[in-house]
Amino acid sequence: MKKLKIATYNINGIRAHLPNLLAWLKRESPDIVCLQELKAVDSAFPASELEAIGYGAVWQGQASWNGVAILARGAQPLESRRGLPSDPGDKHSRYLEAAAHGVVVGCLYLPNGNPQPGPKFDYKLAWFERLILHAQTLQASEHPVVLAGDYNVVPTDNDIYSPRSWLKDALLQPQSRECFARLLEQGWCDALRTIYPEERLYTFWDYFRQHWQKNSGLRIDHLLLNPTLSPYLKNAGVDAWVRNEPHASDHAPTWIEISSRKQRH
DNA sequence: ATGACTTACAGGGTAAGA
Repeated sequence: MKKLKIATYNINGIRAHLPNLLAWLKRESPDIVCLQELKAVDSAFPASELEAIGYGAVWQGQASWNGVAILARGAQPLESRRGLPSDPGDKHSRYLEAAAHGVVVGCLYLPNGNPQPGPKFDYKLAWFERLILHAQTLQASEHPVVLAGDYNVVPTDNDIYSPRSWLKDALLQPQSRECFARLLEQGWCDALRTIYPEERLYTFWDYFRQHWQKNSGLRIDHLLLNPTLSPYLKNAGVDAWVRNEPHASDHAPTWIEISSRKQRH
């Protein structure tokens, strides 16, 4: 295995937050990046700006909403899948898969699902089922696989500043949590919780009510590692400084560090 | 609290996010 920093970042509009993205890439130099919520059509993707600072990219855009991309430092990701299997009628740009630096990377933007109950929540759960189905194949792969993105699930009450005001939210529903738990039960390693079993770690702070200033956050961006990759997990974290920058996305980049040698956990 | 704050699209006000 090669030493790598792999990150996921919900950019909340890649054109609106391109300066934030470029500043973060220059400072932290992640080797692989999964982006969500591009909110841009394919032709508006800033491929040349990213190439100028050394990043190759594959992307799946969409007008106004959704949109995912995979970046690789000093390399061109080799796309292996666009969209999840088993629903060709789904037009949302929420899943992209590519190989880069010897790792298979699944980049996902799981539906938010609010308001619930309702059709949007039904869509969330249906999408989750398709993900679980596809993830089974990836989990069993002999290749190293990371499944990274905005899962729009707060896995436990230890992943939020206070569950009380979010009890009716789709991100905390038992059905959403049960899907995430079933995914983990396939044998995936939740990288941040493996490195930090108890600590409060957040990856999202909404724009309302001064939640960033009060550190009222949620952990909803996750990196799951298959058994081929997980022994090499060395470190993980959240680049929270990015959330503090002027005109920031409401998410912060969340990352793992892969070692060249197996680690003890 | 059918809220607050921010984005895209458009060129104002709505839909969507989480």
